[in-house]
Amino acid sequence: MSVVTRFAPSPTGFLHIGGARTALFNWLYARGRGGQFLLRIEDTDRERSTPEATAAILTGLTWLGLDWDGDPISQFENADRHAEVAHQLLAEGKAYRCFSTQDEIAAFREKARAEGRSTLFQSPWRDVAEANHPDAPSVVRIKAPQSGETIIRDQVQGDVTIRNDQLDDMVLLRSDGTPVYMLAVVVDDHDMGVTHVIRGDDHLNNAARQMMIYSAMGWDIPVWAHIPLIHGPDGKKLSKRHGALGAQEYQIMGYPAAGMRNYLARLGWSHGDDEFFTDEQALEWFDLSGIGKAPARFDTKKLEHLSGQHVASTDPAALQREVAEFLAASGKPQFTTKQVSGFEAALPHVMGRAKTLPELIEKSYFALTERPITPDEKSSKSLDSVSISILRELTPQLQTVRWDREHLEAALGAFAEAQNVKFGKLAGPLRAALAGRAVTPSVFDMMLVLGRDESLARLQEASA
RNA sequence: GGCCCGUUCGUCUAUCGGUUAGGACGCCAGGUUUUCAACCUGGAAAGAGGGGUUCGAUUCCCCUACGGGCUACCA
Repeated sequence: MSVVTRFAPSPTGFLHIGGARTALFNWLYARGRGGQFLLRIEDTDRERSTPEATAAILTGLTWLGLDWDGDPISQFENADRHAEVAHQLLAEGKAYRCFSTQDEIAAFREKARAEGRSTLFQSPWRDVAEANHPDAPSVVRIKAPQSGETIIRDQVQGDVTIRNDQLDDMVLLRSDGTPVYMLAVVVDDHDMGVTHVIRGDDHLNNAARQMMIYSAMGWDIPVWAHIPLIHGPDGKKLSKRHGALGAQEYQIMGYPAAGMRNYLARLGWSHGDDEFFTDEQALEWFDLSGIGKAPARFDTKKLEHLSGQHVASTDPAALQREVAEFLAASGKPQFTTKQVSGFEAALPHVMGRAKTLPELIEKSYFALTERPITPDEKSSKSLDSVSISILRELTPQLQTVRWDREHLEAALGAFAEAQNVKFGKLAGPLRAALAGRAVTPSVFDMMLVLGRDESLARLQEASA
């Protein structure tokens, strides 16, 4: 049996980090097994669903590299099919029309609570023959089993047993004939051929309710995997109004998608002691059995660490592309052709020392800027009159040095010795002259990337 | 209220009855160093509490506490 998973967000906002992880798990599971990963937009709530939100979710997934098969499916557009299923159940006597009003239901619950009984609504219409139906609006309810129990065989939570008397005759079709979410998911998942439902554990109890529909229709029940939600640093549930950021915002902060995938995968899932891994490894290793049962907290420090590891190990050409996307996403101007080649030359020397993309760019500044170099506040402090006179003395001596690392190191070392200072003393002014920044790669790397002419020109300018 | 789920260092986690409870991030100390980052060495740091079962429980069972979810003609 080929694996089919799906990610089914409701388009009421951006793709938040918890959703991104759910999508990632589904993607990893399907892709790692040569299966399909489908996308369904649960847009049946017409009030809250917006096309902007759908677009934001798609961009978020795209940034994360979570590609889906086929076109995204709109749940709303399947409403007729959902209703058709409800009517089939009605025709088969597995569902019934209920004419109870909202007021009657509320009264029932209130009374039940006062008497300490179960507040699950018991409709008086369950067994009333059609001939006795009034001419009034009705909902369609499923006939829930009244005894026995339902076992949710969950791959993450284990077997979860729910007594059937805890299940009520839930509504399938509203009085206006529109299907309810619980029906829609089941029908869609079935029609889409979904074999594995990997979703937040806020749906765990719902699985029992949904199983009523599966069995009433005689459909195969998918494999369940209810994963714990992500919590914020304070342990509270991560929600949109509680500091949850959208996937986009992590892109704008400059985390590489690979680092994000790595971190998110590791959050709540483990493969022994492996912390840093590639997509290939994740795809090979990911399994439902490695998912933990407790909610995890989001930890920016660890994300940063992993991000840095990926920046350091990503192929430079891919990093170039990612930086271009980062610039576009964060509304910054793209590199000029000249900057692209400067960046390319600088990349090997900076990718090992940056945790995020903006940091990578900042450290490449020396190769992105042009003369005249204007030192920033920090580096200008390295250019006092003493330093300037030293630079003035040094520059001519470099004219004749062979421009490779070995000779430059020797020359600068000798010069420092002659000046009776440590090389570290020299580095600050050199950095200021070459880059105009206090934080840069090694001065030798910069001189080599810049080349003799440019380097000397910058030194000359600074000492002028 | 009822039902369901969860609980190992600050954080993410390993452990699938017997371990000095391991790793990672972070933190602290030292080293290296040309700024930043990285790197090296060392360190502090955990089984929520209480009962069982067992020769032996972090691991299995029960209770309590705490956290979370569901209980809609929301999704």
